[in-house]
Amino acid sequence: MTGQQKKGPTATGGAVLRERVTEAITEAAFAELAETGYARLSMEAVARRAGVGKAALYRRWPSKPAMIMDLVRGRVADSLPCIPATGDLHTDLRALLASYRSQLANPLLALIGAELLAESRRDNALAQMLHTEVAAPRRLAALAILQGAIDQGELPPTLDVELATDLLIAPLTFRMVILDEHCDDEYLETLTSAALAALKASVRRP
Amino acid sequence: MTGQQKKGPTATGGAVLRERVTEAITEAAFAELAETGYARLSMEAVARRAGVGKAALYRRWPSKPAMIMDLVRGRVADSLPCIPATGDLHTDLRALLASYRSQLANPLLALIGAELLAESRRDNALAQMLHTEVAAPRRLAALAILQGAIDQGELPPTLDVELATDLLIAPLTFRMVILDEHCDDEYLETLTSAALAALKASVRRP
Amino acid sequence: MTGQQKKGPTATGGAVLRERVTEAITEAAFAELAETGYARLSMEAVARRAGVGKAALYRRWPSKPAMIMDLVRGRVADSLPCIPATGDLHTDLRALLASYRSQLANPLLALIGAELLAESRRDNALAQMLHTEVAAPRRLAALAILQGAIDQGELPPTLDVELATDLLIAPLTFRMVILDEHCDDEYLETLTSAALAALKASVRRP
Amino acid sequence: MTGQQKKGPTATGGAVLRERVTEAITEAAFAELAETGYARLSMEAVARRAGVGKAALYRRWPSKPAMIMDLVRGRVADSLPCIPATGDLHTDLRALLASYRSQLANPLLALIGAELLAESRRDNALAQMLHTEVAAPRRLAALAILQGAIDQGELPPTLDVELATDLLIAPLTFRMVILDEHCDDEYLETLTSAALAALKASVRRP
DNA sequence: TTCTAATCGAGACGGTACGTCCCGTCTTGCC
DNA sequence: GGCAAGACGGGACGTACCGTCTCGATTAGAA
Repeated sequence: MTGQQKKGPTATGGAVLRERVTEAITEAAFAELAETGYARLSMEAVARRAGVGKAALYRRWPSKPAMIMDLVRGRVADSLPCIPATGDLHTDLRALLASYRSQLANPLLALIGAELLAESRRDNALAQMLHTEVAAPRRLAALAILQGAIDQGELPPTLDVELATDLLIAPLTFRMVILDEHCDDEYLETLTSAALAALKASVRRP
Repeated sequence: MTGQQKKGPTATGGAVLRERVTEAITEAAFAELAETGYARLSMEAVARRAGVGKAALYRRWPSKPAMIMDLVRGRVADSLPCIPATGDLHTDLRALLASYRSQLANPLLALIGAELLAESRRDNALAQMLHTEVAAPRRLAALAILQGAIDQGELPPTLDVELATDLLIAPLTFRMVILDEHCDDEYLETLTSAALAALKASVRRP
Repeated sequence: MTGQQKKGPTATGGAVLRERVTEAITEAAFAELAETGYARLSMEAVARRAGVGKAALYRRWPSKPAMIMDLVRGRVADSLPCIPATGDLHTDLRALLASYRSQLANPLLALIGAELLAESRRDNALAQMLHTEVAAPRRLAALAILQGAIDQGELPPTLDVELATDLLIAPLTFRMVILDEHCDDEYLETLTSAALAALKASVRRP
Repeated sequence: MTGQQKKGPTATGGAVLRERVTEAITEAAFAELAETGYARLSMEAVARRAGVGKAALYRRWPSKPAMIMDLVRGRVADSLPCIPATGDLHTDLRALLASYRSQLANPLLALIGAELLAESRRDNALAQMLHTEVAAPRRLAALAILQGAIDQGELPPTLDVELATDLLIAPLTFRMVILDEHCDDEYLETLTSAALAALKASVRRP
């Protein structure tokens, strides 16, 4: 919960958004998200499920998108960014891909993620949030590993790290998010090797 | 338009869905899709915009998903599958990626595509349609080129064509669909080279 | 059937409203009237029941009220006006009331009658029709008997025949139409006596 | 307003139907009744005219008949029952008839009344309501006067008060409701005299 | 402890859209 | 041309939620 709540004690008299209510709403909202999805989710249903008045929701967030955005931000922040570092490039990249896989395999987050992604094309605030809270930290992990390998001479300094990151991350993401198919360990192993071969053959900035 | 319309003359006189009305609805539906998106699209608004009664919509399709699915199927089928074949592997792959890029760059289809993709996780019929009508034919083009190269000895016969296809298509798709960023010609060129390097380094079936 | 049909053979080619169709519509319309009433009757349902296209109805009548009015006019005209004349005043009046009773006891006509009466307050054409086709001929029978009695000296020539007619007809009509109660023979007998007493006590024009 | 509203404060806070809204609906409903009649009245139009959501209507009444029934019941209950009692039989009966006349002369109630009467033949609940709320109280006034006259010896104890009531009320009602004609004071005076003559000539139970 | 003001549940409020039914008109192809 | 069939634009049905608002009742910090 990182949203816009007024929690601190106010000047006169006692009236603060109650923690228990916020928790009940959060739980109910994720349950509804899982069952009916973002597009069809109704504030009415969340309130009903939480045993709470609708006003309790609108007292905390100005709208449905704002609420969901805030809740998802909180939950995604929890899920680790995961930066392995054994020093061996192949091993580290494989571990990174495995970490991505485990996150993408969470059915609830995959479900909600796809809907938020679609929504983000019409909602710049949402797009911004998704970028800074979700995409950027994850991409950073890959960049860190690649940069480390360059520093140690394992990869050429002319490497286009952006494209290299795409080559690593994209096939896995594509397969799981767009094709909605599972990726087994062999796929991960082969993918790591292939990507590494491409990088070593030198993916250069033009 | 491939849906369930009863167009041909029936046995004993009778009535037939009128072409002009169907066209008006189609046009209005895409305009609404562009403006408000799939999730928020309302049948009422489509009918209003088309200058048509709601019943005219429900006479043609049983529901909103069915209508959109049918309309999108029709439009996507029009947009070419695009199979270049100069014989030169690098050139062909680049041309293929350029063709993909031009389709993904259509803002309306990108917009709708993302929403349909999200929706398809909760609607198997939609998922099936997207696979057979959209994904499969496009993937086929890539597979054809790769298989041709294998047959001519340019690529090893042990190549895992599925993974190879991912390596080719995924980075472009990932960048345009998920990151919503443009890919210039240089990106395409570098990507083609990198992917080709990876393939030649032999992506093998396990 | 006395309405506006074009029945006679027309000048060019053969196109005449077909008798069988008109009959089927008439039958279906009365069946619908009996089941659902005038207000809820739907042209669609009449056409369906008659096994006929809706256009066949609108080719014959311009609207639902016009159709029903025309059909009811035809049927009411059939039901006799009934003018008894034994010469004995008490007997004749009783017979007249019995005749009224039998008509009002027809459940279909009572049902439709009440609805048409209500409708007639908003539809002058209907009101006019009901007056000239239904009310006037029936009232005439009562007036004829009373006038005969005056001519023979049984009733004073100063009798207000309009009010006298009300005194006779109204209680029976009131009881059957408004209270929706049955009137047995004893009621009829007592009513005849009472009305006669009132008349003889001389109901005078002011 | 005697309907099913939940007005009193409920146990645990909550919401209550607001008086102002109910009033706006009532006013709009009678205006619509006057203009378009019961059969053609649409809930949508009432809501529109009242500046109110449709739900506000359905929150108060389950259906159109229930709403109209409730509103009419309320309004009719307001209109006085009117029991004159000077002690003089002729004067009292004339006053009673004048009171009836003034009520039947209300064009709105006459209009609605006819429609409800017609409808009541197909709706037992409505028929019951009309009987107990409208007919019975009015009939009671007449019965009271007649019984008083019997008790004081002005009318014979064998008088059939039911038939006697018909003789009094029916002609006036018949003329105003069925013939839709006005009754002037002279008609009332002559009617009172004639009915009284009939009663004194002794309308007996068989 | 008492005061007091914001939060609580509940749900009514004016709206919009749903998918269905019927209106009265129009269109098609057969007879 | 009449006919059966039924599509057409339109409008009302009764329901579900939207986001706002109005109630008493509850609750917890400040006095």
